[in-house]
Amino acid sequence: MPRRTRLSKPAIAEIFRRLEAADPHPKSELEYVNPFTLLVAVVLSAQSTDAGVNKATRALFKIADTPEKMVRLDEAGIREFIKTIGLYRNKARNVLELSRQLIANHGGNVPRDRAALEALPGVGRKTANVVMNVAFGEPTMAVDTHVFRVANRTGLSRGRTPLEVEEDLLRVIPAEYALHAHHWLILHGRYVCKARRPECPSCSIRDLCLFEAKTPCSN
DNA sequence: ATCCCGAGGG
DNA sequence: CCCTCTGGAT
Repeated sequence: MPRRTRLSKPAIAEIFRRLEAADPHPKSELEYVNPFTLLVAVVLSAQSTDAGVNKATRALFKIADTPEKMVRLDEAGIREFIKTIGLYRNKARNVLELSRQLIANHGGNVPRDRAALEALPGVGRKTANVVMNVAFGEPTMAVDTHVFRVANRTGLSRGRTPLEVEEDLLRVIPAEYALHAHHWLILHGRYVCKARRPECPSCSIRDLCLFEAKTPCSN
C-alpha cells in the first residue's frame, strides 16, 4: 500500500484549527515600533535568533527608528550595535543603503509592493513577505527555515525550494487561516517541531502529521 | 554552489 | 565539539 505523502483537506483545516486554538492572536517575536524598524529587524534576523536580534535592536532603535536617523548613524555606527549578530558586516551595509534608498525613492516610507521591497539591498522574497504580512496585513506566506521544515514534515507541502513550499501553502491553506498561518507555522517549528530534536510526544497535531522520524522523537 | 558570521544549545 | 537560528547576493 502506498505511503501517504499528502494531507487531506479536512486534516489541513484541523491542523490550523488547533494551532489557532493554542495561540489565537500570534505575532512576530521580533521587536519593532513602526514599518521601518520592522523591516530592519527582519533584515537583521537572517540566520540569527530573534532573541539576539532584539537585544541589539532595543539599543539601535532607541537611537535610530527612522531612515533619516539611521543614515546619520553611518555604517560604522550601525555595526557597533549589531556586532553580536551573525553576518553583521553585510547587514550593517544593507541597513544603511536600504535607509538611503527609502529616503531617495520612497519619501522615507517603507513601500508596500513586492517589487519595490525586493529592490532594497538585503531584502529578498522571504523578508518582503514578512513585511507585507506584518506591517500591511497581506496574507503572504514567508517561508523561512522553520516553515520549510514544518511544511515538509507534516505533509502540507513536498516542495524542494522555499518558493515551491510558498506556492503549496498559499494553495492549500484555507482562506480564513491565511493571514496568520505564517506565524503559527513558525512558532510551531521553533518550540515543538524543532530541527534537531522535535518534541513529537507533546505535539498537538501529531495524529495528523505524516512525519516519520528516523531518529526517535524525544524518547 | 559558496560566502557571510556571532550567539546559544546540546 | 557540533548544529541551528524567520537569508540574500554573487
